Amino acid sequence: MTKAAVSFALNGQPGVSVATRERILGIASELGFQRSSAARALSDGRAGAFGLVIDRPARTLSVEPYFMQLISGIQDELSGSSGDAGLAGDHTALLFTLVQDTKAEIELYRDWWAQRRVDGVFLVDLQVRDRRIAVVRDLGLPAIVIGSPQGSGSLPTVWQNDKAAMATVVGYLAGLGHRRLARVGGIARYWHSKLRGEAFASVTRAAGLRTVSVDADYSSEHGADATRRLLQGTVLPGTVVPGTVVPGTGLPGTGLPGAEPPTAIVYDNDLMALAGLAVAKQLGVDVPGELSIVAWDDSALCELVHPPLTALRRDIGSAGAQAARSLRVLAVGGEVSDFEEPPPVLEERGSTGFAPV
Amino acid sequence: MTKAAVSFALNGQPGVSVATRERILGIASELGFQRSSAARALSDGRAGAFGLVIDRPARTLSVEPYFMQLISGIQDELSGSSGDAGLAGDHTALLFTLVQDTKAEIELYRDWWAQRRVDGVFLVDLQVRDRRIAVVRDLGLPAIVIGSPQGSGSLPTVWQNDKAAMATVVGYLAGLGHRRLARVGGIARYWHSKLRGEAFASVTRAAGLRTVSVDADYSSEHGADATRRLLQGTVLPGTVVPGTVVPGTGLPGTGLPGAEPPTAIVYDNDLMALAGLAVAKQLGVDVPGELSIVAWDDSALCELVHPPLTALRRDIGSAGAQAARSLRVLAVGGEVSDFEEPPPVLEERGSTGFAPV
DNA sequence: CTGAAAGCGCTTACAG
DNA sequence: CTGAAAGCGCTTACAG
Repeated sequence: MTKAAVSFALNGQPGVSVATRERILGIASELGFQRSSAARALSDGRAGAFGLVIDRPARTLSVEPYFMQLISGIQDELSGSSGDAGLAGDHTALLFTLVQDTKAEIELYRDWWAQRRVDGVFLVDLQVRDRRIAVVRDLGLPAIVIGSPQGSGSLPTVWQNDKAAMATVVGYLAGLGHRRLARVGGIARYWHSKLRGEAFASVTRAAGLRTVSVDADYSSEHGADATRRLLQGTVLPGTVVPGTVVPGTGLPGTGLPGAEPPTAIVYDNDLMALAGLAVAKQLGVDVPGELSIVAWDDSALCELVHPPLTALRRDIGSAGAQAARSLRVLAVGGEVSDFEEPPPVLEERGSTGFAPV
Repeated sequence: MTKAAVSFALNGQPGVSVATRERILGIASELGFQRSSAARALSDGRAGAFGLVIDRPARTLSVEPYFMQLISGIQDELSGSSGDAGLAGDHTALLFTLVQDTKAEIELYRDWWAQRRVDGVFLVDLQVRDRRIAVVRDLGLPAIVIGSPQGSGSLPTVWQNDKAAMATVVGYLAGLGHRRLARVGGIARYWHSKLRGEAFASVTRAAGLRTVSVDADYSSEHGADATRRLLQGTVLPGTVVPGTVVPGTGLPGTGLPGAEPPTAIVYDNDLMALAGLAVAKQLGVDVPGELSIVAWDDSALCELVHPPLTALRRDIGSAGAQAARSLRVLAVGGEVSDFEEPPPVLEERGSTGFAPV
């Protein structure tokens, strides 16, 4: 019984008799033996860890439920299916880091890969002309893009069909008689925000609705500010609002006359929707009597206000788990194709109703 | 110029001439050379990583701003001060994991330490009779406790003075004329919640106030439920409320007669305070006219409702950074003493006012 | 200050 | 199926 036999047994590889293997595993678990991850990594060249970097300011990040849900889903997959190994507790770890800007994020990927600290990374908040794509490709660092079907170059993606979801939302509102819709979008340079903006424009145009769309930064301040301007009719098509900008979706909006505020607003996250609701109340605008509100992404936050917010619920955790599965395959040199998650579901609550007459 | 010289130069150790060192560093940075973390770890026995495990359900965790703020603070320290090294990008990594229960958490510590995946861990949400303490001690795994001055055994702690903070809050409310106070606490088995409960009891008793205190689980549901019962006078001392329990603080409460609801409620997190505000509105209880509300822990959430919530602001990020500094020292065998963070500050907003006459 | 060498604890071809 | 050996890429005493 040599080191080699032990190694084979522990890794579930052929080359040891069943009896020997059993004995080894028995002794190992009795002694609580665990292989040194460092020695293992050095010898087989794998780190046993994936990386996740988020580049958002701590202030808005801390009140954004999305990422914890995502991490939770990733974790389920990483620690759940120990799979073939003969030894338990041999899970893939997650290196998690917050950074201040793309430059720091890219530097981190370089470092991690050069030091072989990770076997792959998850890329979130994909941006239009995202510098990370080329860096990751050039490094040969395995990477999965989460949340955007476009702009990922040759990188595999786990994404949700925002266009279909937008059609659902707009169809729902149109069915309630709404003819003037507004959208408070997320950060314009993010692909997911841009795609939703384009979907909003095309879907509403097809339905012959009048719309306006402003971009914000997911903070409650921006959500409140945008709502105030929308309701007071100071947002005109083409107008640049301090703190918000009219997005360059490439598709022409039909625009709302300043005198006619929207009767429904779709927000790109729940925090802004909450802030929007607060502003509506402040201005004496009844929700849902005079204004319907839809939040994109459901969380416990949506249910703690009155009226509770109608929201689009995505299964973020399952997207994270899927991304982890894909990255596992990619990290050992396998092929992975894009994965489309099931479409989001509209959770109807009290913040939406028939359009005012 | 041998491997040894390179190693010395890269580590900023003596044993190389200045000229050689410069040349080596120059070449290294030119080539983008980075040491293999695995080889390094194997040879010097250090992992170059710390671990953080959170054992809370994903649903409430995702809307709890505390942890992202904490991680952000930890991160600032871990990636910020590269310190003595000659080579950049040689930061301590953070392994971050969510688990379902204490058993899984403990198993993770055993695995991490046996595999030498981490050099130390941060312990959060310390519980009364916390099993992790003995495990970590027996393993010899360096660990810093964050958030509780008690129950940590021999482990160093980074903590905030909740008792002083509670005195501030109660004094503030008493100064506004409030005589009947309630507290909606956190999970009773957490030390930080227990200590606040005891502080609430002793401070209010000293001030001759009548009080009642119920425990909840930080979710908006519990926050709403507790508030409803408090306002409707169905919470009596000693009563066990479904979803909430009267805490065993060891200190006798003076209790509120069922007919007299509290005029002020202190909540153990901002989410429950928000839910409490919503319930008050629903019941037609004016805030702050008839009821004052204080949230323990400030975040963007407190400012997106009307009236905005008066809240106790702790510098969570700085506590995280301090914990990381301490763990750094501990991980290399140094001595670390407990660290008391500056006291929290009461952020006065619209949800508090004079007691009703 | 510099060079040659052992060792960290694994994995994996390579002979028996 | 089993055993002896090389090698992963560093760090660190140990001689020169």
